[in-house]
Amino acid sequence: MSSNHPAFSRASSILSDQARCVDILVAKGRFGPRHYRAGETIVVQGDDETRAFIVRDGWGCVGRTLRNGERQIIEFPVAGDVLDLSTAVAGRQEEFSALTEMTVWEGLSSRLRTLAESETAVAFFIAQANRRRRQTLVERLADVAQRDAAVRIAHFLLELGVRLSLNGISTRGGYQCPLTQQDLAAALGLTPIHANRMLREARTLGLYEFRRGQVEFLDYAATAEFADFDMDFLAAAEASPLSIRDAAARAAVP
Amino acid sequence: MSSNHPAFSRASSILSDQARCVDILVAKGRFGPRHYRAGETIVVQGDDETRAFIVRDGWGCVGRTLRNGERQIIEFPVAGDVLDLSTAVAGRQEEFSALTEMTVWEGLSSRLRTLAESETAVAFFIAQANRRRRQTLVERLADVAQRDAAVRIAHFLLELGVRLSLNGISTRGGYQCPLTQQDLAAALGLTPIHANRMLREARTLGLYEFRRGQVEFLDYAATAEFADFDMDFLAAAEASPLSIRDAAARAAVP
DNA sequence: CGGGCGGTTGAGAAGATTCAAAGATGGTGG
DNA sequence: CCACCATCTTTGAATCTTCTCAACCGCCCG
Repeated sequence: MSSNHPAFSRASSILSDQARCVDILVAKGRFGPRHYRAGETIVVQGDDETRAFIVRDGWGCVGRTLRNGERQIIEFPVAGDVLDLSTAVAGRQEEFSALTEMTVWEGLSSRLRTLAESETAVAFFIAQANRRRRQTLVERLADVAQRDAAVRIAHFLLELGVRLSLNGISTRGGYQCPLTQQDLAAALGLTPIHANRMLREARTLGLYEFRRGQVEFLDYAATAEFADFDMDFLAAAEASPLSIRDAAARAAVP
Repeated sequence: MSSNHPAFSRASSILSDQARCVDILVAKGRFGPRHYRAGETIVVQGDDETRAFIVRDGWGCVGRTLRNGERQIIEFPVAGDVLDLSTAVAGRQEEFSALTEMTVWEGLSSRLRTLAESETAVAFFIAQANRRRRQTLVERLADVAQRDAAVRIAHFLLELGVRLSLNGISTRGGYQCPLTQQDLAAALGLTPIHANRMLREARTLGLYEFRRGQVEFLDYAATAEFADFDMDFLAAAEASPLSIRDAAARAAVP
């Protein structure tokens, strides 16, 4: 498996789109940068929410606590992700917090939507972000519903790697990852204990290592094989001209 | 528990919104009605897709088959739901088929998006539909990740009831439901065998009965209790003026 | 009437959870 | 600088849930 698969060579096409979009939001939509400290709650579950956010850097966490007290993590927004919680019914049902130090561009979601109608760059960027967001959510559902714990975790970490690589902050060697084993477990519907055991198994098998703060792929190809990972994850979310190149690259590799 | 909870008395606010939206799409967007037979595939996984659909009646099924051959059902579109698979990365990753006889309004998703920019009724209807869609997906994730099989199935059937009640085709007594036990299992990440056992348990407990073609709640309140079901599911997706009434009704009931 | 599909049941095996406890690690205040 | 605390991680053993495999039933449709 070559190490320059499109998923790892296309870095930061997102970042330039984001820059263009943010310029417009700042200039015409009164968006502004804002910093949150690690652990800080940004949107409280149950509140009506009118803000929208674009992540500049850091890791967020969108979760939901069920009536029985269990907590389900829904997504981990990272750089390039757009969150419009008012659009997502989320204000009332979901909670948004900062996992690490985090800076976002923040503004009224009504303005975001208005600008999306007049500025194609904004509409395009948001649409792309929503596509990625939905695909990630669907992938999570498939993870939890169909794959056993060991595969599930490996798959999830590979997905994260691809998402981060879109921003150029991940390689096949690994990436910085602030998640704890408990976050991992809460996102994947496992007990922390079991997650821990599966991580040990992965280490033993020489697939990857997960430490607080760092994911390191010891053998990326073997991990992808083990997790039955589709290297085209999120590929279709990219601009279509690339999908031709993708197809060519894909045909050439095996 | 009163039988006229807002979720069951607000029927067909969706249908009138839909009618308004469809009028515009037909008049200005070249959308037209189209009929599909039960079992017919509408969008094939892997295809690029440029159409968008609004369900008039019947049940659809959006699924995805993983590389290992497992099949995950993602959602069951019913009347009032909007599917723009091109927006959802879905064309390439997801498959859309008709579960029952089904009629939809169909057209180019590019036109849908264009009209959404100029016609607020269209934008509003699509936004509402997407909200419901995301909440349903999040709920499914929580189902599969956090709730055990028996609760998961009960919760799912209650959700479905609320979604259908928005169209006035469900009551607290039950509703028509064309799903097989296998569909249920594929949507909820269970084996059909286990789903079957849990359905028997529900019957034994006097909660509800699930037969091919029909869901019947023997004791709606007890089922909701058993499933730890939040009666406000999808409530926030409705026009906000109602949420005041909702809160009042909620406060009055217990 | 025979085949296919959906539903039903049992028994054994695998996967994941619970409870209980102890070893790291990092930050804080004395 | 060290003791201490909180949080994260690791391990073991018993238990429970869910899956797998292997049947069998019943019904509808050709």
